[in-house]
Amino acid sequence: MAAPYNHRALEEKWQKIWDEEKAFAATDDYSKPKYYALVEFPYPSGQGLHVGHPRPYTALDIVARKRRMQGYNVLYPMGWDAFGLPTENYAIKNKIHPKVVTENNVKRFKAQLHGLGYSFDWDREVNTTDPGYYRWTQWIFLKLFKAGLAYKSEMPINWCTSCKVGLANEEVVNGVCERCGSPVVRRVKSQWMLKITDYAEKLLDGLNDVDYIERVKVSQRNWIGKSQGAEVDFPIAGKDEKLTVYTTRPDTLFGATYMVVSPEHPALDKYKEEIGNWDEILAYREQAARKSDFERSELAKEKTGVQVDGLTAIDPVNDKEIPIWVSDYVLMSYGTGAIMAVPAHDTRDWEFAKKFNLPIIEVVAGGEDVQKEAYTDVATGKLVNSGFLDGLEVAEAKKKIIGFLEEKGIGRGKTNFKLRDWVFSRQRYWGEPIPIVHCEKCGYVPLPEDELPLELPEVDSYMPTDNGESPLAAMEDWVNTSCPCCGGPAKRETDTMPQWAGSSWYFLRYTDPKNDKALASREALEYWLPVDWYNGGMEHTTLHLLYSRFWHRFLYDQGVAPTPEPYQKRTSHGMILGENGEKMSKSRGNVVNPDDIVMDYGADTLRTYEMFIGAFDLSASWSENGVKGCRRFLERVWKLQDILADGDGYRAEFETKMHQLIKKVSSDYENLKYNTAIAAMMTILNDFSKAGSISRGEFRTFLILLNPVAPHITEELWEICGYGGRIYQQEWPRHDEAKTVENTVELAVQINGKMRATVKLPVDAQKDEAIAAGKAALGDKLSGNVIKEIYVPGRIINIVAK
RNA sequence: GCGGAUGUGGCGGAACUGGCAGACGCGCCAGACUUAGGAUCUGGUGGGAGACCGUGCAGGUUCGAUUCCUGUCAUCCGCACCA
Repeated sequence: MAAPYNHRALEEKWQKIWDEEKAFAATDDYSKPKYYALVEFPYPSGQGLHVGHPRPYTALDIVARKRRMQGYNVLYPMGWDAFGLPTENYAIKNKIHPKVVTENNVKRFKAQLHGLGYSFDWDREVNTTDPGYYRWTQWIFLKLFKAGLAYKSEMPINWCTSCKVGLANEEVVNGVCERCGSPVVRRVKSQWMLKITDYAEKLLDGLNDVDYIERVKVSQRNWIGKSQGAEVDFPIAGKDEKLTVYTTRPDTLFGATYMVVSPEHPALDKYKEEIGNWDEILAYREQAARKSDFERSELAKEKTGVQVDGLTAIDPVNDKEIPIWVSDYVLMSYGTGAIMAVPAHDTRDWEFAKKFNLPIIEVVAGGEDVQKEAYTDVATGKLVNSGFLDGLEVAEAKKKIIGFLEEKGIGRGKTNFKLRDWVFSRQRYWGEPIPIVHCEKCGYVPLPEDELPLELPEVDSYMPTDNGESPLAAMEDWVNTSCPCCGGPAKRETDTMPQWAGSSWYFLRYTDPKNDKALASREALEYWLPVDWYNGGMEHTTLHLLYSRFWHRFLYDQGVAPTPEPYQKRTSHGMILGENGEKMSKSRGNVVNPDDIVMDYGADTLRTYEMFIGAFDLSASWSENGVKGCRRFLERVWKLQDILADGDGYRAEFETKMHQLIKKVSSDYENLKYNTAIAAMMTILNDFSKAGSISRGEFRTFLILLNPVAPHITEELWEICGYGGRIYQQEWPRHDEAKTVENTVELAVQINGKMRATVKLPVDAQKDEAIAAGKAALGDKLSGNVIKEIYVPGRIINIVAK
């Protein structure tokens, strides 16, 4: 009888051995085929590991382990995305240096991850807060600056009232701070910005060449938000000035019955002397500015606006004079901040026109009464009331009108993007210092590269200030410096970089993490890039994933990165919810601590359970009973050693099943179908139990297949059974396709599509034989005239009778 | 509103290019072994007494539909006045 399955002793034992043997180190042997598997490195929070973390880590650990056994040189690294607000806030509250807080948290995270038996190459661990690391983050920033892609701009930013920090658009969710949930207001501040908009087209096109799950691509495309249309110049009546609008429907130009400019539009200020109701407009502008973006869209149902007295515009295609309105449904930040309103064919314009009683003129026929509803379909409909466009389809009309506008010089085809530039400044201490010096004479001057890293100074207080300055601003010794350009007095930039900086290139550093001459050697980058498989959360689709693609593409253009795209394949995992189906949170009291599971059931059980819990890409509810079920499975695997039979091969009755199993498990591991792979192993385990024995050859294969999911127990059983060497060094089993099919199959026999009997037949049975056998099996269940006989070999026999 | 996804037993979930719906696990029921079992093992388990009925709902295509098509409802997740 086997000794009891003592998961604690055994898991500790193997983790130690793997460490000593450096079992999972990626080698620098560039002649071998490589495989780069990547999971998002965690933010080492004070809470420690969450049961959500192991899901993606285990999934790619399975892939990494399998690939190693298939002969690949595998890079599966881990590190720490350790700059960030929670650490800084904790440091402030507890008066501990954020560096110390980070060290402690990293220590804890690492111990927890280690205890789960992941095959990370710990020699390549990176930490974004390490000066040896952020030196290169700063270096990339300087490259961006020199390429004109980093600039400082006075602009309204999203200001979190609680964190006292500027946020990127992506970090504002429903008008509140993504992190702390406090209201976000607009504040004008001078900010470092990155010109991600210059890369909009490239980031969009690049999606065509990568293997990302569809919803990630769709989200990125929507976020980039490319639209094609035209700019049209509307002269202001009696002035030598034009209002330029952007429209995706230049074909409806004849239907414009008024114009709308956003409240902040500069033309208003320019002509304020002539605007009869300037006071009213000013009041409206103030009211709009007070509203947060959130309120603005919340109140979207009810349109508001003010007509501009004393200014009108001329529709350039028909010389009609139309009124100009101000409304906050037109945004200064998109297009030109002014639109032509075609209420007949745009829902928002229609609502506005109805409210303020403005005329609605149909120019595309095909819908219902445009007085009752806007007709916005672009696929069907012919132009009417539109002069030379009459009778054309929408698509043709667009082409023709753009040609006309360009010919007359009153408009032009134009592409727009929703994507905004990236607000790159944070008024915080715990981030990478921006390596720029401001000199009265020379302006913003980059630090020379050989002065990097520009290290964070020791400060007494990390408290943010109410005036919006970083805590670094109070460090006079540090702030006051000399200009690298003219040598005169200058001041350092005191804002730091956002957390997204360090994570925008970390996958490059893993390839050569100790290099102090470059962010990584050219050889290492060329060998390892692109990342073959990157898994991470959906929540990072428009943040980290887009930002890192941008940096990578930029580095590619600079000749630093070897490939235009960083990640060949991107998948996303679903969330792990609490037992009650709600998101795990302290306040809901449904948090499960992975340490407890590892302690009580073992790392292998936790790994198996998280993979078995359900479809990888969907969210799943935790179930303690499910955990027990997986533990029971491993217990039964453990007991197989008691019924081990001689024989290095597969016995006749198991031969087909073994080949099917190898095939299924191998492909399921590649296709995110871990749950069915485990189910298949459970099934064959039941078969072995029932048979009362398992041959040494069968067990050998079974253990290797299970190893990526449950590495400790399989390694132990491998040793107990004396197969020799370590299981992690074995070659991945191969299946023989010919042996995956039985030579006889049980076929369902149907009458009129309904299952009535089954029959055993050779797989290659001919139709006559099959039909005859099927009829025999049906016996007297078959009555009436047979109209049709269907036989799909290996699948079904169907007799159609009346 | 736009975009994406998901609806299958008591529960989590399977089902290849249309071919025996409910694999596997949980739970439950019965039995065995036990002083005992919340341990382990064995058997059963969609509904219905039955012919039959069953994959959100209503149609359609097909010899045959969880799978394809049309419409519709519900839930979840993004984005949200982007002209």
